[in-house]
Amino acid sequence: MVPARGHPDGIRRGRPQDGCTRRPGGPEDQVQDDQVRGTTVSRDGRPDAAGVDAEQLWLRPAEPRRGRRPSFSREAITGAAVALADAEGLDAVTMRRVAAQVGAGVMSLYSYAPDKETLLELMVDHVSGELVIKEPPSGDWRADLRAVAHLQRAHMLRHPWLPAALSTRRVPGPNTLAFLEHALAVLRPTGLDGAARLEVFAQLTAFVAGHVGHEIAQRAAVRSPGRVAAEARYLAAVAADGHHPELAEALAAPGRPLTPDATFARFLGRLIDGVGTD
Amino acid sequence: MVPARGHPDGIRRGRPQDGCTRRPGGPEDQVQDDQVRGTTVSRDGRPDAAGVDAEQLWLRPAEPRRGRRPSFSREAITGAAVALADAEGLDAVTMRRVAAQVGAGVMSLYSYAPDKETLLELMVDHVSGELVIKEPPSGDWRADLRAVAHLQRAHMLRHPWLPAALSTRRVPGPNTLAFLEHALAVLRPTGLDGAARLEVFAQLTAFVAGHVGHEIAQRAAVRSPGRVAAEARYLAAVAADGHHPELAEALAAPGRPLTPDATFARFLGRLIDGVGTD
DNA sequence: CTTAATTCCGTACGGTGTACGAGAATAGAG
DNA sequence: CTCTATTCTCGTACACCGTACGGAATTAAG
Repeated sequence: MVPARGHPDGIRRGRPQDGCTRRPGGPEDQVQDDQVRGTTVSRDGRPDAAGVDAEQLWLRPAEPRRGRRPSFSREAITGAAVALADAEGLDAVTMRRVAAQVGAGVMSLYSYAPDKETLLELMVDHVSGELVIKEPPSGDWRADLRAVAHLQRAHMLRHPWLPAALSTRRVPGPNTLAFLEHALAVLRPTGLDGAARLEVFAQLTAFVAGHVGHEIAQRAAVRSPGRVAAEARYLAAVAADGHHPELAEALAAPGRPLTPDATFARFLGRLIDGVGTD
Repeated sequence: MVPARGHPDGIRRGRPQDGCTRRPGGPEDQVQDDQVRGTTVSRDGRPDAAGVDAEQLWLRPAEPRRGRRPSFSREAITGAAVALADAEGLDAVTMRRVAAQVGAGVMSLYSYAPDKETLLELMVDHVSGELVIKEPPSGDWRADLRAVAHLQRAHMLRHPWLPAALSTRRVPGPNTLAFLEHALAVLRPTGLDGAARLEVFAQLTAFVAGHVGHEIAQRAAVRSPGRVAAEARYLAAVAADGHHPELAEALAAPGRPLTPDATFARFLGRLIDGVGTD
């Protein structure tokens, strides 16, 4: 498995001495202290360091068989958070509301996830469990890859908060890894090596997330017709000022509908065609 | 120009009756009341309505020649916000910190932008002024488009908060529109119609933003070697469990460096190749 | 002058994530 | 059994957020 020295867990075990017994001056007090709070790269680019410790998150041992028995579970908490996000958006996922949903005190959540960032990570992998693969790759990797992308798109449309949640770096959980495994297998016939296949999958996921994110924003915008009309009037005014001939022409186009599905398929096709030409 | 009835401005003109003189029952009291606060689609997908009124934001008249003379300016405030974001990330851009930077009271900012969302919009267009175009499109649209994308990438690397700020729907300001104008001109030789060219540009921008976002996260992660090592150990453990042969192979790859520049160029090439094959 | 418009901004409110630490529950050691 | 170590539970508190409110200052128009 993995080394797993001491109690690898970022949660909150014990109180007086936190977790692994260590005294100031003992051996192995090296640079990799790791006790420093990892300042998360919340969503902007600047603050250094990465968000979540993968080992301590996903390779959590089930050993601790002493002390009070847990009243809740990661599963329940994560599920409640996902339900909230599905129903009211990512902003509705606050520690207080999640706690209320599961009937816990707010601070009890911190026994199951060290911070909200981690809870988001858990949510992402939780819903990734829905990405079930029915059958192994056929030989037609283009068709298979298209299917993978469409599966991802449907998944993200079902959980509209996913694109935003994926926009920060995430460490793949077990469900995500299972899907990744399938995608890598799909890409095998391309002849690309492993690293390149990983790259392609990451790029494809980013592409789908970006596309669906815009798709959702567009869909949401339609529901406030006033703003849309104002934007249209603004763009029309700009196009009429004489300094933006290209925009004017683009806006004056005949106006075929440009359905989201067709647009997605078109750009997906472009990307996949590009993968072939290496 | 544009109709511009009354005082189209979302800021905070006047106090007793807010802005445009209107009585309850006068003519044109239709559905487009627009007085409803447009619930913003902050960054998750669910809450309806769109964020900012384009007309009231960018077509602002400079008319109001009564009342106290402004002590600050949109330009100064936006510039301070950009400086903060460049130096400390998007999270550092709080109304309080921006106000302190320009030497204003916090609430004074709301005379220049109706809310923080709008300030972000202003920031995005502000930095887009750096996207200067040196020369008109050559005839080689592929090379020109590649240049556009590389310009955007450099721009986003210079302002690492841009990908995150662009992840929500934005309405293009004057600087953004100037750059868009160039991009549309570049795409003219493709033979695509105006709407399709718009589509291609939007997709290209989304692609670059997504790529640079990951690039920045990666770069930031390197600065906390402990987490990176933990993630590597985690992935190695998963690869060793026997259930992820594809991942195992990908991780065992010879390990050419995969520099960000090369990866970007490679995927950009794929996307552009795809544009040609319509 | 008065009056209306506009900016400036201190105060306050409801919200956030989470540090702290007291108390309750459980398991093993004596 | 008691004692102690460990773990979970969660009320309280704090710093910070965006921004509504409304009074005071400033300026122009009538």
